Amino acid sequence: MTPRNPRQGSDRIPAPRSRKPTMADVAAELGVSRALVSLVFRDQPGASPETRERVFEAAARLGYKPDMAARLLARGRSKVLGVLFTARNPHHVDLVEAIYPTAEELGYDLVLSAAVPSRDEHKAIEALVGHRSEALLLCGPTISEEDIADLGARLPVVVLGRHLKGSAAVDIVTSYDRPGAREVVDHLVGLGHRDIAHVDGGSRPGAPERRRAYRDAMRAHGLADRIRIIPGNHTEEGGQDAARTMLADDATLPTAVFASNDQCAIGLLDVFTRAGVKIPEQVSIVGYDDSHIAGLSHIDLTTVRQDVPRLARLAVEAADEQLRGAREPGATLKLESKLVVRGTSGPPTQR
Amino acid sequence: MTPRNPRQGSDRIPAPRSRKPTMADVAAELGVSRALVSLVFRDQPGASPETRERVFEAAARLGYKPDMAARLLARGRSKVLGVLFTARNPHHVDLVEAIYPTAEELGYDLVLSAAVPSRDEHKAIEALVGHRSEALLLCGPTISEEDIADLGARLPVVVLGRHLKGSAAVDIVTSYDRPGAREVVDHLVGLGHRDIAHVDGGSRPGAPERRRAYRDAMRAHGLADRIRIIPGNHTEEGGQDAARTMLADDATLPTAVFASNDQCAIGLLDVFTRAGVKIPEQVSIVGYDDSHIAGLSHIDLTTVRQDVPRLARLAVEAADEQLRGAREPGATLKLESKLVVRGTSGPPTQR
DNA sequence: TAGCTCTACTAGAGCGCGCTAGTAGCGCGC
DNA sequence: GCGCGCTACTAGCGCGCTCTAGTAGAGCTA
Repeated sequence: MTPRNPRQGSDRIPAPRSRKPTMADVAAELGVSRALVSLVFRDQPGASPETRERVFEAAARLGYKPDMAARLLARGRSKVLGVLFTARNPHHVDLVEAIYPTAEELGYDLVLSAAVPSRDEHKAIEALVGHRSEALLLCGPTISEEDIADLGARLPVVVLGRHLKGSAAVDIVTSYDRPGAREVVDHLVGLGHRDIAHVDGGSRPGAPERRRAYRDAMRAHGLADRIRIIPGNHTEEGGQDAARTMLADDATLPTAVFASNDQCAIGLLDVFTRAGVKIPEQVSIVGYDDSHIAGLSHIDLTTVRQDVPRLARLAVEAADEQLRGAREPGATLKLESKLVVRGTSGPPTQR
Repeated sequence: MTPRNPRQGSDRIPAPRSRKPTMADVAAELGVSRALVSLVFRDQPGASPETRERVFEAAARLGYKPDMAARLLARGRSKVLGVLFTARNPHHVDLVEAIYPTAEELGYDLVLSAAVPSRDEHKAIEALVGHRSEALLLCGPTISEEDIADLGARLPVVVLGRHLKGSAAVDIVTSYDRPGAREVVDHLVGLGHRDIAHVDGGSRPGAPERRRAYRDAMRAHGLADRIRIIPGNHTEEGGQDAARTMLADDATLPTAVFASNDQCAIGLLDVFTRAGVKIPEQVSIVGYDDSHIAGLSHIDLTTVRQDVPRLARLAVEAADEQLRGAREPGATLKLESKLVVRGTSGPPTQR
């Protein structure tokens, strides 16, 4: 068993298309030191304007791009924020979009990692940590609270859109669920509904709070006996299943359904519409999140809008504060959310 | 002006919560060399099973996680693929989901970078390159062909869902547009439609080909004089604008509209539905991509399905082949796509 | 016993960069 | 003349890891 050529590990790049230029190449090109080139690229004082010009020019000519991995390694800080999100969740996508501007403003680079069916959140988070994220922004994480606490003990963590019971050393940025849910029930009751069901999101982020808020709001309207909670999930499938359950149920359909998030609401819409149930004439449907698909498409979903740009900004700022040591982790920031009335809610018809 | 402690540059992490353990810590813990720990973590031969066990145990105890940045730097190859996608585009999100499994299978790590309104593709791509992506997978890139060619000259690039005129040194993985578009027109003509308009995607990836394919299919059916192309875009807004244009137009509405992608189709649905136009009774609408929202929600859009899992697999494999030097870049791989008939297409009603 | 091979390990260079501590050169005041 | 502060630079260590070249020791043969 003689290896053909032990020199060439199989993991080497075979034919680098003209090796990536490094800082040393740029320095050599100009006959200056690497440190000077470094200064210029970090926009630090200590180089004359003319020199800066020459460095940039030479760098462009050689096609030099700073190497993040090396930069991260050499710097104490990486200035990288890791963002975990669920690819399928349009609300998460909205958050990711909104996180970029603030991150850039505060000088952070972003590394995204998607939780997808074939790749759970633990793996996605490990990838983020491995890529030297200084802090983690977790969009609606579904991992256990202990896991979150463990993470928080290792590095600054900001959780978006989920409450935590315990006192994990992490920041929480989310919306008040109570006023939003209250507004939903007020709105529906105002339209004349009394049979208002809630399709919940199980233990998904935000779901327990919304469920509780629904219950409270129903009670506040003297509708405690009409409280009806159908188990669901924060996915289209969850909504579809719940709709099928309701349709199969012997009891009459509620006149309105408040879903725990938009995707769930869309699943409800899907099955109800296919079954010939008129929305909102026979059943009003209200979602939660106001993700971009709720408003843009002909879905036209009545829903609760969370202030995504501010959530994103606060989350990035919270991470930054933790990193700067400006305060201890453990803060909880809550924003107002508000009802957005669209086409899937209306007065109930008599039956 | 005496600096309090010149050691602590302002960009240092102020209070690392118990500094991240390194390989050296694990080695010291066991009284072995770093190299041995490295061996074990890379799953290379040269360590006894007992030692491996001890190393893993010590690592777990200390909470050691390998540092990607350092690993990337030290390795010739990074085994990282950079993926560019547009956050808003559900088809891209589908692709990203599908890319993960194959990447993992071939031993690649993924770094995602989203093009969002506040952050154009150039920036997103620079971030990927900076993070040491060995190769780039570009989902429907909108940057110029020269830019793509330049990129391709620097590192292996695979373009998904876009054709290129020139002979850039990049691989292309996409679907045949002609059969898909042809099927759409066949389907609509088969239902009795003759006034079939096309809302195009301008110069967006795939759009010119779909436009041409629409024209050809119309001609093939002897409907050359009914060809009608409304300028659009691959966004909901593009579809909305096109729908408004059609509604404002003096001419009668077409009985069917073939949109250049699903988002555009959803924009059409949106405006038409709001305007009281019945879908599909008055206007049939067909999209393109079969992104997950087309099927799952009550959008129920007739569309052209691209084989996303295979597109993703081929793209990753193409990148891998380029990296291994198995072949020269420049391959074009095309997959079949096929019509998926759903609820937004039906026979035209007499007027 | 020397000489071989094999396993299990170690030493040490170097990946591309950041950063601290320096230096050389210059104008300035006294 | 000297020290001083300033600008514009350079030397060189170290970030955490991978990888090549090597070694120590065990087990075998002749």
